[in-house]
Amino acid sequence: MNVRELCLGALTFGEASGYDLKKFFESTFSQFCAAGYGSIYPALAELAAEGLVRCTGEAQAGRPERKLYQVTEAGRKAFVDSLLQASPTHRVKSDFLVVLYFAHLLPTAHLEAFLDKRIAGLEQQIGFLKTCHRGAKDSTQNNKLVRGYGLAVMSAAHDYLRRHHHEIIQMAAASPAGQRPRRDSATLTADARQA
Amino acid sequence: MNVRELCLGALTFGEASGYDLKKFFESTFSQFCAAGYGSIYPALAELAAEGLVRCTGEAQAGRPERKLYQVTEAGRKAFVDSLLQASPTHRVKSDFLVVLYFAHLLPTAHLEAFLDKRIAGLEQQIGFLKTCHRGAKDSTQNNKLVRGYGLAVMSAAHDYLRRHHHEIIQMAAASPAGQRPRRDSATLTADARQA
DNA sequence: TGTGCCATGTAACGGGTTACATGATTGT
DNA sequence: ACAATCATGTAACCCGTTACATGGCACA
Repeated sequence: MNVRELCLGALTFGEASGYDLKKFFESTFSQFCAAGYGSIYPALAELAAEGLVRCTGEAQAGRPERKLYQVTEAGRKAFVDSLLQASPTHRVKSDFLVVLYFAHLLPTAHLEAFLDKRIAGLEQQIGFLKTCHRGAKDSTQNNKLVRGYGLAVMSAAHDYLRRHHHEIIQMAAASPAGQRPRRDSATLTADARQA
Repeated sequence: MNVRELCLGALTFGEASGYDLKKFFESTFSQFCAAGYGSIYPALAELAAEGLVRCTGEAQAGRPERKLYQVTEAGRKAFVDSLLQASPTHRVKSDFLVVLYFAHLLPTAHLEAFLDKRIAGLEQQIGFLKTCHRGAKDSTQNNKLVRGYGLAVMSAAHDYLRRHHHEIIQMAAASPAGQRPRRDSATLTADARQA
């Protein structure tokens, strides 16, 4: 699922400009994918060249022209095909968890601030998901379920972090500079074997 | 947090070869980051050139030589610095959720198989996390907490999907070819505004 | 006046994945 | 014999992010 296909999919809900698509991706979609102008505009141009979308340039009074894109029949078919071929991938890339894994190298104060920042971030996202259901077309059944999924997962993460807050803090290095005694002659191989 | 820093961090647990690191990343780490040989080996070479790691080539009897790497004092410091500067990023990239969002375009049978595949995948990962605590150095407190986090989140996802299984299936298109009536003259703009 | 939103695009850069290339040992 | 595991690396490619470039309108 690259930006190209994502745009195609978003356009199945109705015509939109590149700018609109960006905003759309920042809504419920933001949970599980991201796209900037730098990938959206080239993707739209590509799709138009292949005949998967049609562009109706709309020169507005005064304003810079607004290019509205619609999916063509071929585009719709191509998108459904890509959905059918997709595998249920789900990748997480988390600096937060990496830092948590190396918590013993950090001073207590820093770790606590870091953890609190993450908790605050989760609360913000949960709040956003709870309110973003207001809006006409967006409150379809599929959107509701995907939002519900996000809420369930994020709430679980939030609960876990709050519940283990003190345990996590206790892992931090007592010394402010993070200078800890190293395990001597340790090897990673033992851990690796059991993977 | 790129592969370079990840390698550096992994080596703080003890010396290892590129091969070992790959295995290590496939363990608990696999939840929140990934790295292939194509990025590990160049990263190690780079780190060695900068003096952040030291390489002790170990020519084994018969076998291809095994290069063991250790962090230097400079490397350790550099790693702690990068931890201190890291922000609690947490990105999800999920084709699964994208497909779920467009479930109305898919035939029932396909959607059900897709969902079941994801549920099975989650069960497998949960099982893996539950068993992978066995192993000497790996069962430190930080590892335990990170694993616990993963278990909490994945269990929540699993529960949610099982609980809403029938609702999700009902979103699928009744017709096997996914030919649904389109919403006429729909626009994405209304949805986008509320983002 | 100046900040922020609407609106479209380009170009360089960074970074990871995939595929390729090689080769010995151990277990079936 | 054949597959799997150990073991190291290179090169092409894909793809997305970031920064840059531009410009009018609306609101404070």
